[in-house]
Amino acid sequence: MAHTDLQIPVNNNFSFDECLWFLNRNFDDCLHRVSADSVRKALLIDQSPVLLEISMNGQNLRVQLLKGKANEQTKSVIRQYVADWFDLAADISAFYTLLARHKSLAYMPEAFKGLRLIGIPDLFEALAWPIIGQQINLPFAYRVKRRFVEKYGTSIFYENVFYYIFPSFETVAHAAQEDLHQMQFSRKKAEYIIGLARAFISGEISKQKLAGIPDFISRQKALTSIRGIGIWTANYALMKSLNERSCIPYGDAGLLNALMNHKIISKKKDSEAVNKFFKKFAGWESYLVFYLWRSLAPTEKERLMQTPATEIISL
DNA sequence: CTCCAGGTATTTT
DNA sequence: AAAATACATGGA
Repeated sequence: MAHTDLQIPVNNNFSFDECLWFLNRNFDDCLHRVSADSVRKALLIDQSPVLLEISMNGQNLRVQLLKGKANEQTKSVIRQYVADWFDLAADISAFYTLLARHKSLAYMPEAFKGLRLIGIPDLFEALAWPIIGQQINLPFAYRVKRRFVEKYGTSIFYENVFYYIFPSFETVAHAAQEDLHQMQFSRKKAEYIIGLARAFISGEISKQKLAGIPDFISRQKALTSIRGIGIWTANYALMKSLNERSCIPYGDAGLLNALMNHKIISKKKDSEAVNKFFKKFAGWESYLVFYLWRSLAPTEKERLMQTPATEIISL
């Protein structure tokens, strides 16, 4: 029997290759698997696991269901998921116009053309992941995340590979702080993650509830009232999970480095200059942050230089 | 050895 | 109100 096969149209300024490039960057992310022209991802739909393979088919995104069943409702959930993940609903042409006006960012519309803000539709993941990554370097953060996901997440086995799904808050709510600490979470982070999971259990927070709060400041406050979530994580989650447009993760180390690289600020503590800069991009702050993060990734040439010789030979 | 990583809560000035 | 500190670990 043939796989379920969905076609999803995309609008202007969408490049699947740029999105794939971002997903693949230089990190070992355990939650998707990128190949030359497609990405595979497992997710739960209504408690049942499915495995998607996404690729480009002419002008459409093509989504194949490699594993799992799809009725009409499942298909609609998958369409929504993919649209959220790749921010397909956005029209970013106005953002490109603003970039083009800026002396040191004018190269971006061409260099990163069609890159969309890659989301994290699961709100629990969008909050738990930045807690894991707080104040540690990213390669280490991804290692910790992998241990966490492999222990508490579910997986789909397909063609000899396990595809993992981020743990549910139901599972994490019952995790032991000591077990997380053994996985090299700090004791505080272990406590925050479990507390966060329990806040989801109790209904104190949910994606629907958060999305229903009418103003931005109140949404931020709803998040920062949870222990372990500061203004940085709140903005990160609103940007990545609710696809909000005006989120600035204040104090973000990578963001400040990117602003220094582009000579937009000359000292990291100059929050005045940071705010002034973002004012010119009102309504596009999230995209601007995302593109600045993108600018931090090593170029293709640098990546090759970093690749150990043995790996090149084995290719 | 020191400093800093896509920070936050807590304690101390 | 602002500044210092602990936290886990690893790479520069």
